[in-house]
Amino acid sequence: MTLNKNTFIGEYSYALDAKGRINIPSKFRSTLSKDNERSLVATRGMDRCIWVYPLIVWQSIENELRKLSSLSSINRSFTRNTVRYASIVQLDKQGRVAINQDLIKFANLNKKALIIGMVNKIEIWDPIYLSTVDKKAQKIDSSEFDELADKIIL
Amino acid sequence: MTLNKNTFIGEYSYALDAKGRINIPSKFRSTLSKDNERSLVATRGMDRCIWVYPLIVWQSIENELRKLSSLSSINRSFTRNTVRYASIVQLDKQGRVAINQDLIKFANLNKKALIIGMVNKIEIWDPIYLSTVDKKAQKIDSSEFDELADKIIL
DNA sequence: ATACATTGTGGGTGGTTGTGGGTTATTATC
DNA sequence: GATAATAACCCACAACCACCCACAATGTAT
Repeated sequence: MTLNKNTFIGEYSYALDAKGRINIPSKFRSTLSKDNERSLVATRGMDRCIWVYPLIVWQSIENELRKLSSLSSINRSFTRNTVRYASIVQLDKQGRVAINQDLIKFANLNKKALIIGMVNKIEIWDPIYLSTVDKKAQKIDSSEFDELADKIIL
Repeated sequence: MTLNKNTFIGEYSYALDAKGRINIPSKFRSTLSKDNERSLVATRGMDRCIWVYPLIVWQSIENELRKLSSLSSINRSFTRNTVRYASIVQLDKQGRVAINQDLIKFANLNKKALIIGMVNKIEIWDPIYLSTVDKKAQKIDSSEFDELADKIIL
């Protein structure tokens, strides 16, 4: 398999165990570049899901945030909101990561979770919740997709 | 865990004990570079919270302040306000720091406090007060957030 | 088909971490 | 200088988490 480094595509269904651990698909693990040192950053997504970044991708976000001056109150609350729920998670020997309780609640996770590759990051969803989001999205999106067609050539 | 040195992310809830001591999250401690010599600088934040800097980061702020000419009255009052409430705090053997009475009052701290990583510094908040600030911020900031989110690709 | 490697899932254990309190040193007050 | 108040230091312990091992299921090669 040859894919760009730190790039994720596809969907996988995994179990969330009693300790809040979830497996990272082995295909995702093998695209992670070595300088991530088996580390990922998990945080709240814009939707009710968890976003997981490779460490070095996250660090580039951090570096952007560093440039924002704390004299501006908008900068302060933006930084706080982006960083607040983020935490580093380490892949264990079996390739799993432990998701903390706050994120599990936020994404409404139960026994089963969907892991979705989003190119530069990974999303973790509750399968039932995602299917309701999908239905809503189907109605709304088709017209707005037309706008995007100008920007992205498929 | 590998993170840039002196970099803090995530949110933690800790107890403020009878002696005014509060724990610094172990993940924060481990990112502190050695040249801080177990010292931090605590001061009033721009919001009603406490800002805590690693010593060497604070020293670089001091150096910036040195460059401001005291001929300008704005410079004088800015310098005065940033420095005036600052004090060095030492980590004890268990990794706690003692917060002085003025700062505890300023941030309205009671039994419980939230510690939030803000990339280059640490914030200490009263949980109840922060939640009210959050609600206000949600209403006001959303449009400006979108602008920032355009520049910083999450 | 069989042997072997990889992957996903569960659980036990020991060191780390958060928190309270007690004791000694240091500073402040009269 | 005596006493009180404050701060620094040390110890103790319960809860938690990182690490390790085990094993079944699946995929791959011979």
